[in-house]
Formats: sequence, structure tokens, C-alpha cells
Amino acid sequence: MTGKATRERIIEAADRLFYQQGYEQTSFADVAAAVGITRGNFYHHFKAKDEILDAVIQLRLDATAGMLARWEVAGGHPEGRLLCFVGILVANRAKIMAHGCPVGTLSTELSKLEHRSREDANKIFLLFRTWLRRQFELLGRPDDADDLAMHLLARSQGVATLANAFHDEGFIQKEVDAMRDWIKGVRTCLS
Amino acid sequence: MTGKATRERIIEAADRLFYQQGYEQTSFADVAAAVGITRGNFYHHFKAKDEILDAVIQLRLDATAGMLARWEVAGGHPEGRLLCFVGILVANRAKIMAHGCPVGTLSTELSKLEHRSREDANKIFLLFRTWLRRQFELLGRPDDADDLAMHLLARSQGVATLANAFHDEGFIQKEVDAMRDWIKGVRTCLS
DNA sequence: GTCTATAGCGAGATAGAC
DNA sequence: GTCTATCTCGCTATAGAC
Repeated sequence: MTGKATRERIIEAADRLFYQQGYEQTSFADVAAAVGITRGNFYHHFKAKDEILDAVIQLRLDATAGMLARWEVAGGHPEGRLLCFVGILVANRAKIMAHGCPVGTLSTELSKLEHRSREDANKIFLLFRTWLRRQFELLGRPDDADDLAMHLLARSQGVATLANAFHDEGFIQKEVDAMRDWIKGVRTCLS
Repeated sequence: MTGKATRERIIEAADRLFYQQGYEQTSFADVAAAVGITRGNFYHHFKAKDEILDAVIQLRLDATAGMLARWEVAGGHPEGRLLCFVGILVANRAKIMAHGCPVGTLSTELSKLEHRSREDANKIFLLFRTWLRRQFELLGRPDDADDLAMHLLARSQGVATLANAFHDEGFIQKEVDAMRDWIKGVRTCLS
């Protein structure tokens, strides 16, 4: 096992545990146990806990950028791409009901901690916002594309928060259906 | 200063700090310093940290029930009451941008901690849900009143999460305006 | 009812052997 | 690159004086 592989395994385990338990609640011992190394070995790969968080955020930024690039192709046209976006709520419904949205919950937690990586975590939100805005621009809504992007992002966040609180799968489906109808309506009716 | 007053001051300080910093991140020392007592004196009023959380949740349940009862009168009719509900996003916009929604962020945090009081915290959500559902029923939508209540609750949560992430006051106002339009549309168009 | 003092634990972090 | 051993700190919680 090379050092690089161990580092990546640490980041992946931390990524999962930060999502499931939260950043502050996840200890070095938790991550070490998940990876199968001792706590002491940790500091050969990371100087401090903050650095693991930064690596996890970078991993999520890369993963998000890759996913958006794939939707760019798979969605075909702007409306299809927007449907890809709302589709993640259904595809990830089990995880969302158990742990909420990984983007929103990390952003909220780091905000309360006043953590220095707070703004970096928000960049994940910004990736979605910019990508969604672009799709609405292509859909013929250049003037309020950003408002529409924020609206759709907000509705997705709200669905994740309440689905987590009430553990209601039917609620997710109903809201996703409503968002799909709304997306179809954006194209047909001008601002 | 009687014991009862000190206990109430502890609960009020904890309520504020749990909102601003999160439950897990708030230590006894933080609350004690805010109240102006020593840590040791704490255990005369509460046996454990969990008990303060329970007291804070009860305080918020009572405060929410009281607020909903006041809206029942101040709003006049169901539509006016729903407008009272979305109005809190504007009225509390500064706090929401700084710390998110007190209901949603506590619910999310306790979910990640798998805390035993998780369900009690969700009762605050349930108060809003039940109250909103009743207003939609009175508005002539008995069949989908709960769906409409969850929809409005979700949109509010999403607005709070994104307003906190992006610190965008204009976004809150735009979304609240959109929710007001949506509320007006609910009455005029049947399901 | 409030205080000081301290126990006990787990956290992040470091040193150094192998 | 991985380990064991250890340090220091802050936290929850307890004991007991006043």
C-alpha cells in the first residue's frame, strides 16, 4: 500500500464520516478506525484536522464539477440537464433522509463553527449555482437566470432538510415532481 | 436572585448559544460565562447537558406555540396568517443570514449526532406543519393541505440555508415575494 | 444556592522507535 | 510509512466547603 493510496483512503473515509456524523463530531480515532490505521500514523499524511477538511472539500469540489460536466452531456439540452439536477434528490433519497444534503449540512455546520474553511465549502454551492444559472440562460432567461438558479437550489435544500427531519420518502417524490413541472414552465412562459 | 430565575437565565442563554454556535460546540463554560455563574453551580439546576437541551427545546416549543396563536389572531384570515408565517424570514433576516433557521439547524445537528432528543426537536417542525396545514384546509384545500404545508415549510428552510451560505439579503426578499404570490394563487386555483 | 477543587475522559497533537 | 507511547488541553461531571 503506497502512501498516496493511504492518503486517499483517509480522505474518502473522512468524506463519508463528515457527511454521516458531521465534521466536529468525527474524531481522528473514527477516521483511523475506518481506514485501518492508528492515530499516530495520521500526522504523517496530515498536519492537522483542518487539513483533512480542506482535502475533503477539494474532493467534493472535484466530484461536483465532474458530475455537472457529465450532466452537460447526459441531459442533452438545458431542460434535460435541469432534470438531471433535481433527479439527484430521488437517486440519493435514502442518504438524504438519513443525513440530509452533504453540501447544505457542511455549509451550515462550518457557519456555526465560524470555521476558516467555511467559504471554501460554500464554493460547492457556488458550482451548482453557476451551472444552474447557465442552464437558465440557455433556456432563454438571461435576465433572471441567477434568481431561478437560487430558487431551484433553495427548493432542493428545503426538501433535503425536511426529508431528513420527517424521514418522508413520498414527500421527496412529490416535491421533485413539482420542481419538474416548474422547470417545464420556465421555458414556456417568459419572465 | 431566586433559583428559578437562575434556571431560566441558563435556559435562555443556552437557547441563544445553541442557535449561534450549535449544541455540541457550546460548552458549559460558555453558558456559565454568559449567565455569570461558575460551572460547578450548573449541576444544581441541571443534572446533565442533555437536560439543558430538553429545556431549550421545551422553551422553543412554547415560544412557537405562542407565536402561532398570535398569528391566528393577527393574520385575521387564513391567507393573512400564511403571510405572517413567510414574514418571519424577512423579520429575522439578519439572524438567519448569520446562523440559519433555529428550527432547521438544530434538527439537522441532532440528526447527525443521533441524539435521543432528535424527535423532540422535530416537534417544533411539526407545530409549524400542523398549523400551516390547518390554514390551507381553511383556504379550501382539504385534500392536499398537508402537501401545501410541507411545500411552504421546505421553501422557507431552503431560503434560510442559502441565505446563510451566501449572506444574501436580496435573495430572501425575492423568495418571500415569490412565496406571497404563491400563497395568493393557492386560494384562487383549485388543486 | 453558589462557590472551589478535582476527578475522569477523550480529543488533537508530538516524539521517536522500527 | 506505520507503529507505540505520551503530552496537553478542554470538556462533562462530581464532591464538598461556605
